[in-house]
Amino acid sequence: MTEKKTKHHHGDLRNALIQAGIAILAEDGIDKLTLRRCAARAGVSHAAPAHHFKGVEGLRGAIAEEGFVIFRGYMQRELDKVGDDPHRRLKAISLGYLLFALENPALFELIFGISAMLYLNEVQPESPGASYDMLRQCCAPFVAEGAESGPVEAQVWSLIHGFATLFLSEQFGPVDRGNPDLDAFNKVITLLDSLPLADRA
Amino acid sequence: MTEKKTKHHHGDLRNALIQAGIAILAEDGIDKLTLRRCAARAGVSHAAPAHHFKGVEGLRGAIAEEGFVIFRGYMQRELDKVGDDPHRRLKAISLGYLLFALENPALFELIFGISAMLYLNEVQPESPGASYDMLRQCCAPFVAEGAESGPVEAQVWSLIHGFATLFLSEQFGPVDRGNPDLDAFNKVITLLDSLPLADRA
DNA sequence: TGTGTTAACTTTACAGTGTCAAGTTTGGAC
DNA sequence: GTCCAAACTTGACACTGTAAAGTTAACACA
Repeated sequence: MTEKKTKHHHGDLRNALIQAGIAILAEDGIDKLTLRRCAARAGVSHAAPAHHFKGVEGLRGAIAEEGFVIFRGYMQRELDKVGDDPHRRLKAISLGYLLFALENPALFELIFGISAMLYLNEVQPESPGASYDMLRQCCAPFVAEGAESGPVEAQVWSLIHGFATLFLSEQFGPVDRGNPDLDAFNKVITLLDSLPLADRA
Repeated sequence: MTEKKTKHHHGDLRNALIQAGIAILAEDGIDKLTLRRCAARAGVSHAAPAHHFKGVEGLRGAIAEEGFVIFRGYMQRELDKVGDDPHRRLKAISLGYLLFALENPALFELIFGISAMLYLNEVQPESPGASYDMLRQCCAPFVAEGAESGPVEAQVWSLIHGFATLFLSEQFGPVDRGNPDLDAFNKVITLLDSLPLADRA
């Protein structure tokens, strides 16, 4: 308790609301994420969040920003397990991407929901950039000197994002999110084996 | 007006509500799709839809069902433009997939929203199956005799679904949905060129 | 130490949402 | 012609976001 910021009233309400939101997402799902519930969980009145976020979109944006940090953690953890082989790194970051989606489905939906990009672009061009940079680095070995990197990145991102989305929504069959069968993932990801390494000077 | 089904009161309220919902999606976006707005647009009281759909999820499911019909139309239209070459057919169905997303973004989001699969599975195991069958047929030439078809289908579907989702949410840059630049699509889809044709008996 | 100022927060209020429980109307079977 | 059940309306309630007005408390300044 000594670490209490002893700010004006609450201390650190903005962060408390974000953490409340993340907990609500994990426990109750995305459509239970409301301003009033976050406020109640943080122990303040229902109108308090308005002083820290611009409406409910602002709150969602702030939660998404925090979500990207967690997201990057998943990818980094898998990257740390493998060496320098470019194809293995590609698979590792993809696995991290998938595991994040499986273990944080509501947060994944919040972050990558189609309408989500509206507030993301406004609120924070920072964090998604950092996530994208991780992907970019993993794709770099497959981009020829002087060539544009966009197509390879789009191929890799499309494949893993599409698979994660469809797998999570059980389009490929029932999923035990606690102990997922990664057989389908391993087979799909072989498509990236056909990506040729660029010979670099 | 003579074609009025002269059912009990309204005539064909269920269908009118679905059409109202599709119009609202196109005009106002997905978060304006509410029971009360659909009811108002169809000219009935706010509680009337309850007699045709099980809550708002039921309405969304019914609209999704209709959306899949439109979706299949887009894919079929592109397939009709090409011949028998398997790789070209794969690109054609993918283009139809993308064009549907671009021209019906809210409907696409409704259909493929991550939480969407809940009511889809309950309400109608029919239409999505029909859509999936189209994909399956396009993938068949790449599946060896006796081999399982799942992996190839998952690769193709993941790639195009991921690309459509990310492209639509402008992750690859600004998009003019009326006149989209399909350059990125054409480059990403080349990844499918590496799919080997199965030599069939 | 006392006094303002202002940001943080609360209270109150209102429109919109889904959903339930009653009513009312009407098409059609008998 | 009567009656019934389905279709639809009306009214109510809890919940949502948001705005306006009121209250509290931290801090600067005298």
